[in-house]
Amino acid sequence: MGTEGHADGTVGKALDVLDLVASYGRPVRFSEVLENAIYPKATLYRFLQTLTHQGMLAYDADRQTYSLGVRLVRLAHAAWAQSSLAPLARPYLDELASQTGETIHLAQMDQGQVLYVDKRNATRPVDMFSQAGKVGPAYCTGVGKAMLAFMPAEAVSAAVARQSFHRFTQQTLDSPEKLMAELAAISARGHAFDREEHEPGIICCAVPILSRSGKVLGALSVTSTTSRTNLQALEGHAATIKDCAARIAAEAENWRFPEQN
Amino acid sequence: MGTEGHADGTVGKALDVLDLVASYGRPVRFSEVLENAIYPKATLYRFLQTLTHQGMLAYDADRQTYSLGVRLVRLAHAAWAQSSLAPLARPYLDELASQTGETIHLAQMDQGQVLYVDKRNATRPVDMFSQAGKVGPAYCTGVGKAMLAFMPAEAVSAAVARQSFHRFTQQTLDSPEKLMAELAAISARGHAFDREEHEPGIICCAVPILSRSGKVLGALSVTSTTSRTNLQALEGHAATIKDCAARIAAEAENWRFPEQN
DNA sequence: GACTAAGTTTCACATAATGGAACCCAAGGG
DNA sequence: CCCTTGGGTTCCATTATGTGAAACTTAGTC
Repeated sequence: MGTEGHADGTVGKALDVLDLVASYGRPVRFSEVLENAIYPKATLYRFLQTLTHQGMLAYDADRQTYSLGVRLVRLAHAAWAQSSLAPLARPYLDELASQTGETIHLAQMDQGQVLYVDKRNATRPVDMFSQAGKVGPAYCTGVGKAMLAFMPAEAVSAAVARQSFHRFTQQTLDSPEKLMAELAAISARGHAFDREEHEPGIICCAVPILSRSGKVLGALSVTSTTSRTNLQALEGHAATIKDCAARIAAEAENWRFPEQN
Repeated sequence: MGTEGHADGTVGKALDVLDLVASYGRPVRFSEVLENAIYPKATLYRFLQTLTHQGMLAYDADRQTYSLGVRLVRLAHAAWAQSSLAPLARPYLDELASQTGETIHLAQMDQGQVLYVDKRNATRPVDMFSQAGKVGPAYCTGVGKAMLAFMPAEAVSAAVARQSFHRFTQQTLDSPEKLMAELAAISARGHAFDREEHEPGIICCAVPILSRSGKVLGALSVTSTTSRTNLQALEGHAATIKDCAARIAAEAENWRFPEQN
């Protein structure tokens, strides 16, 4: 988690440290960071200094703790705003949410992991920042499998290699073989299910968002619970979701023209 | 905006480049970045490569454009979640929003600028990511002035030095002197107003969120329009807002104990 | 007042960043 | 078809930067 395998260059190392601090989820002392860091004291110290000076970290002099800095929030606003899908998919998600009355997730693939970039919640009005930015496993979520199923072979194997195949529930696909078989089925069917593979009682139906050229832009899912509904009913939404995905893809298509060239 | 004054070390420069890319608000070509960068071609190229390799930027091979990477969104989620105020202030903002029926902003100070970290909108249910992370001027917003008024002298002068004093409206305080006088008044009164200083028709009443030791943690404001209400009416909410700010501060107080020591 | 742990600074050394220049290559244009 | 143009990429000698063991400075403790 915190420490990546090999960090190229000085900035790579610095970003490693940033991730490490982030991984605590709370302000941390220098010595705490030091314990989990792969860098010697002086080096780590300098990195923390630099990052703090740059506003990527914030240092609380009273408590002598480092936490993530506001510059990140600012950057993220920009990142989210220009992250291909999220802002432009907004109205479509709203529509889909009201059509289905269920929870909607919009996700993208990030290094073999699912990154949720937006969400509509049936009950609670909204939870944006708190949910968007979250990451999840690819091999046992609807959106994850939907994206994998439509990615080029070598990207899939790279992603599969990074999966933990932890067995969250009875239904979790716990091996690359099972996953590959499932991906084939999804690819044929056009949509993926989550059959309580990640959390008991939570099911979903997901479809990929594909560009005209077939590139996976992201995925869209309708989530519910076994107590409220079942897979058959969710599959009933499949056409609606696909339609929504198609419209988001279309929107993305002409969005990609900042200027003529 | 993009290029900061002086960037210490290699990571500083890299982050500069990151900001620069972010500042475009859309995917950019190498040559475009080069135009506005202060680094020579080869150097810039290497930075973009590194940042891309690190997931801070994303490179679209088809269009040959760089945009902000998903790693940022992930980091920002963590940043927001642990950024002192926003998550813990959440329920209080909800409450304040329903009490006042007006738009609520929660902001923090970042390098002399106001950074909005959360928002409740009276009419539209919510706009999180799209609003949080936004930055605004400190000298002509309620939250900005509320924070400045309670910051230590040298921090204030540092911040004031960074203000542009652009005259957004007739009412904008367009000089350090006017601002300092206003800050004194705010400090005495305990709350700040925005008298259409930033946008015509937009008024607000803001209070600082102060820690027990008197440190400025952030600010809270109730915003409305001149067509709906007036300053006197907003001032009527002052006590409510102050109470809310006090409770957020109290919550922040015992939040700051990750472990005993 | 000696002991300890956390945090900070130093400095000789090695690595990594630098950027001018050369190179590649696709797109025009004569 | 060759020549040019310009964005994009790579090379490599030079040099600035980062490196980290060790020394040092607090701030607590017994």
